[in-house]
Amino acid sequence: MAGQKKERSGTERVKYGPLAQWIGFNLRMAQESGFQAFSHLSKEIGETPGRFATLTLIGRNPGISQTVLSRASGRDKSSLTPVLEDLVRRGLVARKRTDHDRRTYRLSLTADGKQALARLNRCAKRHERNLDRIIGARDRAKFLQILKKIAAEIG
Amino acid sequence: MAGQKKERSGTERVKYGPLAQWIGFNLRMAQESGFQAFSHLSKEIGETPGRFATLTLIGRNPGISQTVLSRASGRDKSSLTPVLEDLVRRGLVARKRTDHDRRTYRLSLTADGKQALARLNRCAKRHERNLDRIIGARDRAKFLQILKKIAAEIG
DNA sequence: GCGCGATCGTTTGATATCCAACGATTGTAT
DNA sequence: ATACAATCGTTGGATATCAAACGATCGCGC
Repeated sequence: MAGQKKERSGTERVKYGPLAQWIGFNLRMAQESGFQAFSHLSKEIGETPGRFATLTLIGRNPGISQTVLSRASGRDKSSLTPVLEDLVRRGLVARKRTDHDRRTYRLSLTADGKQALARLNRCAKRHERNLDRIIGARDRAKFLQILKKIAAEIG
Repeated sequence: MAGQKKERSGTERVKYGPLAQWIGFNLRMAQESGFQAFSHLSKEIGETPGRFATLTLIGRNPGISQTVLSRASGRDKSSLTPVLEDLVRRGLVARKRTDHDRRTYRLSLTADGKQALARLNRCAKRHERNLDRIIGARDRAKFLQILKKIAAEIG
């Protein structure tokens, strides 16, 4: 059994082929890793990354409608229905119907919502510091600019 | 009704606040956009981006097991169960049990699988050209390196 | 006024993903 | 030899997402 090496955890030599050079694949891997890392950090608070973006956007844009919110956060409006249902039920978000247009809701944060957001922001700061350490201060701005460019122009 | 402007599609002025500067959020937006764009391109072939990575990795590593494959593609092994079931059913992937270890499967591409992969590769090349155009040739290598660094080091 | 197309949020159905637990199998320590 | 821990792929339960279709409501043209 000369070179018959046993596969030990993490020792697998997997060939990625063209995948290694593809932006799309590496974008997914990086995003997923970051998502998991933040989930871990914010787990103690009991909130997920998606809800965090939702709360931030509502906090910054009181009175925003669900449709506008969905576009801003890059998700389909139907994805927000259960999320907002839950946030309203738990008293973090207030949802008021407007009288001049009874189709739309006006979303805003409650006091509890603002407090939860503040806690999440502290988590996010830690997370971003980790990312900054990995990316390096010198390349951060450029990297961010490219990410935005991709999101804006690929459609 | 002086400044009462009507909200027209795409005219919404949403304030992103700190979100605009956060790597995590912009990573998600970019990844999702890219994912959608590639889905669109590869829709005619009837394959999704996730399956594409799966096929590539199997093609490059014939005999790979599901667990190793799942780690290489950054997904939980249980996510692969239905995917492989489908790929095997459609005759793109062959799954053989080994005799020296009857727990694991050895995965490989069939002729049809190789052909489907070739078609997908042509799609992916188009997609990557679009991304290259957005990123710019000068920054591409650096950008890719940072993505890999994030995936590798954030855990 | 009135009707028709557009928009809002929801519902429904499909995928993709995670995690924890499981049965079968293997390796190892004693 | 035998028992115990580790590993493989699957199952079950939960969440997140999209896309298409729907009822309610609005706005505009006439």
